[in-house]
Amino acid sequence: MNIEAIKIACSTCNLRELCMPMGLSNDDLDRIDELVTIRRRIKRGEFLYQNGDPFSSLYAIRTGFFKTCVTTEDGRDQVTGFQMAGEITGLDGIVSDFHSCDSVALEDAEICVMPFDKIEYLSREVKALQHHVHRIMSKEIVREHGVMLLLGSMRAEERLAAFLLNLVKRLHARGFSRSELVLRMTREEIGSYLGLKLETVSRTFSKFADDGVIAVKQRNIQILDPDALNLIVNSQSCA
Amino acid sequence: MNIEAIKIACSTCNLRELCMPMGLSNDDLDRIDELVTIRRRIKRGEFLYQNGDPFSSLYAIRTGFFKTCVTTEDGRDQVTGFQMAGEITGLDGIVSDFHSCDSVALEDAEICVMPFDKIEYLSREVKALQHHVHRIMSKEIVREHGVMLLLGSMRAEERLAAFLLNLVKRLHARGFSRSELVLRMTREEIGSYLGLKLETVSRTFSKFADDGVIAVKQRNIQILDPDALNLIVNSQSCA
DNA sequence: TGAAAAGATTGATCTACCTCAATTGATGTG
DNA sequence: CACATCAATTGAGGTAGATCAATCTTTTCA
Repeated sequence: MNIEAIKIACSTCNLRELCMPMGLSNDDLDRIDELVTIRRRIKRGEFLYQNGDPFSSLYAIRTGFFKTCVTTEDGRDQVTGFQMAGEITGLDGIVSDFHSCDSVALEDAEICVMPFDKIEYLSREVKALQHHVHRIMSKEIVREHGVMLLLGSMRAEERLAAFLLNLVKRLHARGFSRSELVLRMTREEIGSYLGLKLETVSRTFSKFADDGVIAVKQRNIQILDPDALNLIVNSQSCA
Repeated sequence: MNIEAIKIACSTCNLRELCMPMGLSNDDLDRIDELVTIRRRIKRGEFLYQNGDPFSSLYAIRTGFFKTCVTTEDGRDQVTGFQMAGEITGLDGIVSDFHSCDSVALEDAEICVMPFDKIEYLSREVKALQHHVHRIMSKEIVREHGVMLLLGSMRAEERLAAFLLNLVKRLHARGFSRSELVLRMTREEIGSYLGLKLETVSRTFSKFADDGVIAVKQRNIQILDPDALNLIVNSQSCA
């Protein structure tokens, strides 16, 4: 096993806990190392995959930050999610063997390519991996349920508060601060994700700042009063 | 093999093409018949499963019509989908071993219970089933992308038009009319799904009827001008 | 069968968010 | 380093859809 091979092994990756199943035997760990054959670097603004691209692999994000978006024939588009280190993207391609959305790097990134036929092959051999794949897909379905709830029945302030809390929670799970974050996306991208116009996003940030709930300095956000944010999310309009 | 067993076999089920993988060998077909052990009848208004219920099985709908919905702590809820014969529900429960939404029968229904551990076991043996399970989950993810697009960037008329076209398409795939349908859900449930209030749904139905695009008689809808509906969906506000 | 409940329609009014527009601040580039 | 581009903020005014309310229709069940 040469140095390059070690570098690319999931078994020694510090993100293992985030994107791979836990509690594997050494034997199974070795097998799963077959999964990631190559790493790819994606520059900011570049596509990881695009709507219409043939599907072949799932991608584990090692570093960087992505958005996925769907586009209609008439040119509207909708950000469907933001992905960060340790998260898996590409699941949309399985059903039809073609991707149905775009994945764009919002900052320079590095991803692990996991050929899907290998995933299926290994899943038949390693129960823990099989279940892990199922859980990842189910998790994405549940996440999207949450977004539907947000888009379907929350007001602007609730949406943005929920968004910030979700981001900071995921960042914190990766060892970042519980109170500070740097947005990797524009106000327009946040707006697209939340079903709001960029001006509304900006105004709502300003409102939160005026209320002393957060501090905003461009894309640097400081959460001053997390309880207030939580309250905004869970209190309908009768706040 | 007794009569009861035959009755419950997927291999002889007329919905096979909808919920099971295609092109299986007889051998694999026999194995898949192990999957559905029991059928359950659900009366209108009853839960198939509820938020918080332990997850054990996926459910294939044989007859009837369901809605799934998520609820927030503060009591708001959001319909996340409508399911009809041949569709699979319960995927939300895989990630945490507990269901995170409710599934409610909108009319008397019969469902096939597929214990998930059996699904995983057989998936390791039957490649076609494994891939089928992956495709079903991916399909749900892609569907939800579409709903996000709808909720995030469409106006009321576009949402309702897209909803009707989607329903009638799925019904047509099941042998029903391409132009007539009976809604199984209330205006309020449609509204919840589409992020609109029931009054807006009702008004939009009336508007479509005034325009001669559809005929509405309570829950009976006749699509008079499908092209017009398509045009409404794919033409932003500049209609 | 008939009363009550649930669902649907329609109207009038209100408001949260959108749209349009101008300004400022950041970022990248020849 | 200056200029062009992109991103963000803020204001003024407009509108799609929400809200409140009354009426009508259908379904349910005692």
